[in-house]
Amino acid sequence: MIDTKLLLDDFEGTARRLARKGVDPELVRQARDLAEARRHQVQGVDAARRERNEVSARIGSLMREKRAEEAEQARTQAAELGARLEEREAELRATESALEDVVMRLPNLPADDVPDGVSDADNVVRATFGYDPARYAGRDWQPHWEIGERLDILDAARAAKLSGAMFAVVQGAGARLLRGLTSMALDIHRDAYLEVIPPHVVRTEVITRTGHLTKFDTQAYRLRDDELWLIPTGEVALMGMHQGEILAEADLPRRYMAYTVCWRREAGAAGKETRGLQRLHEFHKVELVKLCRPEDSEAEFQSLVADAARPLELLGLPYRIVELCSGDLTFSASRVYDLEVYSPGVDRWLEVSSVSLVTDFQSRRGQIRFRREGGALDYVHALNGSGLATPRVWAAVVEHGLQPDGSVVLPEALVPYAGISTIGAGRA
RNA sequence: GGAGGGAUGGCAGAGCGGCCGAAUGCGAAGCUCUUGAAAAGCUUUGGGAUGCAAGUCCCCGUGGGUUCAAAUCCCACUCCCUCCGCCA
Repeated sequence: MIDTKLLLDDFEGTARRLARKGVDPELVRQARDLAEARRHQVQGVDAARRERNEVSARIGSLMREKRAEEAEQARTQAAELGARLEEREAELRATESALEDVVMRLPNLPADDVPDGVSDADNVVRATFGYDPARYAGRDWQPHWEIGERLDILDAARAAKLSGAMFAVVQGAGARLLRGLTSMALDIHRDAYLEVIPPHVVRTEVITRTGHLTKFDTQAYRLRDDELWLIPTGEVALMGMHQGEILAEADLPRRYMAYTVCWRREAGAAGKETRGLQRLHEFHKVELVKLCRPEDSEAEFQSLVADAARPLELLGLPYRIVELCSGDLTFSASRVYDLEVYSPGVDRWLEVSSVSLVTDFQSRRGQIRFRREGGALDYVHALNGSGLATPRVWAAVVEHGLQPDGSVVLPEALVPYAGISTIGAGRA
């Protein structure tokens, strides 16, 4: 949620910045008008309430002085004032809920230096590491689902039997590979991030206030008999932990990581680009989250990008850093860098981490604040990114490790974690 | 799942339906005193809305209700504690 003060104080500038994200200025104007109306109505309600309170207070003192008749008169007057007050309150409530409806549809403001653009075609590749096209020429590369089925570490048919499309059964050496990846990622970050094992189901309030559930979002799975939701990412649980809290400035930055299962409905997403482990309803991920002071958030963002890239470095996977253009930014982000791993089997760059700077957008909604040394309260800035998203990294490791003899050699860094160095050579 | 008890300011803990945004204690900050410190004394010490400001309004777990007036009464919900049941 953006600060509604921005709408009143700098309507033009705010509308302009939101327009870079593709927001219709008319919507911004609507929000501004409602915010203004609310401001006036608040004043009216407060004045009406004051009148009523004054008469009420007089009734109190009249009663104490046993001036029953006058008290009775005042009571009639207060009742009238009360009735009028209620009308105004109802009006204000209507305005406030209309305002909230509109403001909730406004995304976070993009950072000023985010490149202009309307779609992913306008995203900018900032850097590419370890990618040598020559390496992929003149050799047969297979998609991970073919390798996986052949080596019996991936079973799409049984996954479909159990749960339907876009679910996976990973087994044997494949399961060890997955487990090893997550262990490795957690180990890499354990000095800088506090490891958390949170609940995987959260209240409606938590998922709503982290911005992952709006009326327009059908991404999350909901439990039928309880007011609970399966988390679509560990970020929901990690961010939710501090909802409504006031942190000490000395406690910032907070850096958390969590290995969780993530569930996403991905409504209507089935298709050719979802084969194998490219996109799943359920997957495993190590998530990194930071809360920090506003003045530190750009630096924390840069280091978060570096942190997210470290597993890819260690695994020796070619990857690139893509900065999302204004129009492709996610709803709550002001800046996003995607990390994409090259997948030789499908000849595509697959997003394996999306590092977002969400500034105060979530913390305003979730009321996560901190007290500065001087005593002033301020909203924390929040950042998040995948520390390692297993399915796609799993896929990249399998595809890159493919040997001419059909076996898969694991990256050296992973061997201690997976407990094996090769899949399919002799034993699966 | 069943039976009870509870939820108030950073913490502890009072609070006859009106004079309670809230006693008191602790903690914290400032000042006085002091060479310095301790002790002592004085002062300050929640959040939000609105306003240039003075001020006004709202918030005592959450949401409703009763009333001229609710921290105080009623209802629902949530969470915490104790006991019983069940259970990895």
